[in-house]
Amino acid sequence: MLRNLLKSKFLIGVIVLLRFTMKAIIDCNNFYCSCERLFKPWLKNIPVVVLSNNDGCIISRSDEAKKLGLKMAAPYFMVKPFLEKQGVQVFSSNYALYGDLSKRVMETIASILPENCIEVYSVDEAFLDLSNVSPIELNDVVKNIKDTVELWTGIAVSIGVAPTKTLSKIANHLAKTNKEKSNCLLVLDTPDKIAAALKRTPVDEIWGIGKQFAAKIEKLNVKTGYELQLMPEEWFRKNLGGVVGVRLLHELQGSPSIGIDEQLSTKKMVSCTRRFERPLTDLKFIKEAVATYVSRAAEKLRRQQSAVKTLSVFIIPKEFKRGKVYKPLEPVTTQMKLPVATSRTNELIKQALILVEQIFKEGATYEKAGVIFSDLTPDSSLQGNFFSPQAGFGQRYLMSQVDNVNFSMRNEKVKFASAGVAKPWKMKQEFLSSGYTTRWNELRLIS
DNA sequence: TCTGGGGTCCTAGGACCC
DNA sequence: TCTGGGGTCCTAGGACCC
Repeated sequence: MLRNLLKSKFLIGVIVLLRFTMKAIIDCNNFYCSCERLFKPWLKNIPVVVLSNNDGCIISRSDEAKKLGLKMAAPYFMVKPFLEKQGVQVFSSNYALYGDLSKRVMETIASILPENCIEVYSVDEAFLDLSNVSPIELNDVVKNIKDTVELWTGIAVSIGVAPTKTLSKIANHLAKTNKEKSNCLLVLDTPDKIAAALKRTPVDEIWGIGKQFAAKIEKLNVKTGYELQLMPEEWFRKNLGGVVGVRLLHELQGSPSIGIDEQLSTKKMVSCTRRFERPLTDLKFIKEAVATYVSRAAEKLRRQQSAVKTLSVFIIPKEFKRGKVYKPLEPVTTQMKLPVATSRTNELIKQALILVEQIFKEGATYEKAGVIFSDLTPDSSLQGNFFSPQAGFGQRYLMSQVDNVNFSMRNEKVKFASAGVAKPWKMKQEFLSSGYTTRWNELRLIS
């Protein structure tokens, strides 16, 4: 009798503990494909895929496309005949459209929850802090979030709920693997449910375990998340990246070690890198490409009101004889510290072109280039340098006007001469859909 | 012919200082 | 003959994520 009482008290204790720490992950199902479908209702039940930049490989698949056996990251040119035979609809990625729809989804979620309870984790995912929701209401609250997002935006979502971020990712994954039963929603709110979920989860599907870590774990003959969280802490510390591994263990055991970060933080680095449409040997064209990438990255930089101190440029030579397994060649990189942090496109282009000349080899063929801005500082606190006075108000005003024009018109209506006109290096986008929600002249027409 | 792009965090080890 | 050691900063590189 007493034992039963203690046991129930213990259970109440566990429930109370969970009540205060519940977290959720909500993500959009097959996000890019869903966005394409939203404005083309006739695509319902037809397999759809979205391709990466340059129409390189598959980065989003509808359920029907998954059923056909199409794999994530499959190179487009290799599966093209199959796609045609199966009647799969193919789209180039349209980031302006996806970005806009993502914003709508996130704003909808934020409007339902108390302030500072949402962490936008990626374009199609957000973590939610549900610590203010009572256990009894938990299911209804989560269901309401899901229904509202789907009704207001037309994008289907899945939600996983658990005491930690890592466990909520596991819940979300399980919810999706059995959609009919779960209705894309799974709540792990008791130790038993958590244990059962961990037993169904192979280690390589756990958030935070990639290829390298999975290989180490496999050697121990540990197969599921449940077995993994029984391993000693020291093993995690030694083999899975020190404190990173220890955090992972605690998360699996239900003790929150990764917090919800509500701040929309400013980026610590900004980059723009692209594969060319076709390989280049001409320094002139590579410089044009790099100048364009610098312009893009500088726009991102100014949008978050940062300035850059360290500028890196890389180019990747083309490999002529490839083995069976595709592996890109190592980039040739160089970098410089700027005397004064800046966000001025013309100044950054000038320096970047000097770097390109340093690493470019006459006679070599290149297939990709990129620029990376790191060591960012807030633009408002720019420190002057006695020898190079910082950009005055006029310069910065000019920059913001260039950004505004480009942001609203896309495709760089105003650009710097060094970015070139012919552009033999530009991206391939054969199947680009319209800008439905972001450009007036491409709005959907209802007749 | 054709295999994405943009991020984060952490660690190890060297340089430097006192 | 015997030549320290701890702290801090920086960087490159490795791992992970979507």
